[in-house]
Amino acid sequence: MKKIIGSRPRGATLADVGLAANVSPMTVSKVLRKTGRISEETQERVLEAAVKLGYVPNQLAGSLGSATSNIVCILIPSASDSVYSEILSSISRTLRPLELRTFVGESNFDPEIEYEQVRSFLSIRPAGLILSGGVQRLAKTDDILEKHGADTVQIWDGDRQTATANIGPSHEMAGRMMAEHFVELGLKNVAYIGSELSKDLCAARRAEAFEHTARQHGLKFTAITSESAPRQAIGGTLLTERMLEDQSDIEGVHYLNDAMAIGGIRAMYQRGLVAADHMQVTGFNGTSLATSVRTRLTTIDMSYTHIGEAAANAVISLAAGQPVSAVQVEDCKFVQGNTSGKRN
Amino acid sequence: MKKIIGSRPRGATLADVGLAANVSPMTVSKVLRKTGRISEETQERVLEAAVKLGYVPNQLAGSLGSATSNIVCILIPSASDSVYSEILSSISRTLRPLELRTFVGESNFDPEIEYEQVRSFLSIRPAGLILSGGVQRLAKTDDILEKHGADTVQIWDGDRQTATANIGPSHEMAGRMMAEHFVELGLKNVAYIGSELSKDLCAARRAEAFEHTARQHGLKFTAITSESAPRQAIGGTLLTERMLEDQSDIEGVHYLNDAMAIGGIRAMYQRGLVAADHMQVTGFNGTSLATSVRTRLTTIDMSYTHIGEAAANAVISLAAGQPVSAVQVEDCKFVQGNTSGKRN
DNA sequence: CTGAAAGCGCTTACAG
DNA sequence: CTGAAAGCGCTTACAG
Repeated sequence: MKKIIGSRPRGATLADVGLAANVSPMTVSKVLRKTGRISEETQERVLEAAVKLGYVPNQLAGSLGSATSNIVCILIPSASDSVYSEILSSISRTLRPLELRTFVGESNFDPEIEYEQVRSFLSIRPAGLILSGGVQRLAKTDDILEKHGADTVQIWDGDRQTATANIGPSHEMAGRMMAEHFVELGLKNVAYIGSELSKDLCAARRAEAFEHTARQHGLKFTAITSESAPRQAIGGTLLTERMLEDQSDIEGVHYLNDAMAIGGIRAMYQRGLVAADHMQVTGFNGTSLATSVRTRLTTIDMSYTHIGEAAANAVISLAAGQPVSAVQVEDCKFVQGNTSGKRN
Repeated sequence: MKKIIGSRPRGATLADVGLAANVSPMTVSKVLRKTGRISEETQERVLEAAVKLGYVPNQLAGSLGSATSNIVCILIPSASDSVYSEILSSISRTLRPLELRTFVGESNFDPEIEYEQVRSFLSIRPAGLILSGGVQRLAKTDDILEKHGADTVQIWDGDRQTATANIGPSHEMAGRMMAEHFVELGLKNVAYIGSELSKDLCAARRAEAFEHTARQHGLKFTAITSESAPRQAIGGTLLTERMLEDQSDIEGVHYLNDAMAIGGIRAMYQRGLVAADHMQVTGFNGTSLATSVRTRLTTIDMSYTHIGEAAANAVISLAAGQPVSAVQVEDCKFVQGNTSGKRN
């Protein structure tokens, strides 16, 4: 039924443009999509009318009619985490020239929100779906994905295959690298500090590999973790203070991420410079270079741009029905800073 | 025409669920949307069938049919800038309980990309539209917005009315505050360092107000700006090095943002500690607390959460046809750190 | 309490 | 080179 109240201007339709250009809607459609042969003269008339009316095709109708869409949906755990926002930017940049748009959602590491977001995504029948790995996934999420025959690309977790294509670093290797670094420095007593490991499976895997490797080499290991401390500098400060109170002989600490490491170093300085100067500190993410004054954190870095491009390309391949490799492991780069190794 | 090739499972439709539950599609629609009276018994049967088939309503069709959508589109200049990603998170959080989803785009401060993104947004006939202020807007962008009768909410620029509702801090006041801070400290010779001011009108307005106020009080003023230096720490380092080479008697520098200020301080330390200890440094954004070790930047902070909530609420009001205030100026908070004021 | 009809604005597959 | 017909999967507004 027609709605009678013309409350707000609703945007011109194909029919409106056709009327203005004195052709059928079908012809307008063809001109605008550059399909079929239409005379120069008609084309000009149509284009002119479209511009004059500010015509913007209704993609809701377009996608429904053609059963295809140009939207790629992306779900990340946290929009305020620079890791994900950099990957995101890279994905959008790669997709833009192909006229593919991105639709971004945030799960806050909550499996129930992830499920709702996935439903939301499926409800607009997207051209592609990118999720983040290393989070708890509900069975009903997998179920609904399968029933819709949706191929998914997963970023961040390069250790497991949990989607059609997985792209990310090996977190196991990252954790191992940091433990080996401490071993090489001759440390005997090390700690790991992190938060919300039960939600972030990738971070948990790094922590495990770090612990495992450290113990394997006979080092003493302590974990100071919390399920509620913020994964920002302030959380690192709090947990480090707790550690410094309880343990006096720890020589090196590996943190969940760079922000927490910076916060940890701050706590060490506040308890007398001795702590920070004698303690070996490492982070993860490689964002530290951009943020501190005299501290250059020893950390692990990788190319977020590259991860984003790989994810975008996987989506494009899948949409074209081409095969993709199941797991693409991204390189991790060890970055030697001035917070470790200068031990004397 | 029906497409014959059943290439991939396409997701169940209302009709499929109706078939499985032995009712008409219409009845399924009513049960799922909880409208109209349907017997308990029928409801159960329908719900069961919907779950079994993994039914997810096709919103493309739904929105087309009802001429309403539950998507709010948001355009920000940069996804990797924490200011915008924090506002974004806050908007999503406020909208989620109302079943409104967010669709995010990035313009990179490019007016042409802004135009394309706005077109993209309009093509899905969103329930609301949030843009960012303080960027150059093309006439055709305003034109198309008007022709679609789209009300827009604008974040970040609290000095101008350029949309139905504007929400943000007064950048003019922020710039003035920082100049007054230097005046109170008794400085005679100050500088401003920033980048890409021609694209970022809000930053330009802060710079202008800073310069104007400084000169008004008889201070000597120098601007060291670039249109290409990154707005990150590295850019601050580069421009500060340039300044230190050319000018030897500058006593205080106000930076475009905190990241550049941190980078600037790094440059000062590298040229001999003298510079950093004797130089007054201020930033803008209030993100510094989270990122540095011993440096607590003097800066200006505000509640990004609050800006996000206000923007979300404005969208909700507009969608409900309720009036909104044209300009909502957000409070700026002066944060005294240890990079200024300890002058001796 | 339930459903058949008409329409949303496009597209696909034809016909002229 | 141009267009009339049928359909995409929903919803609105009625009728029973």
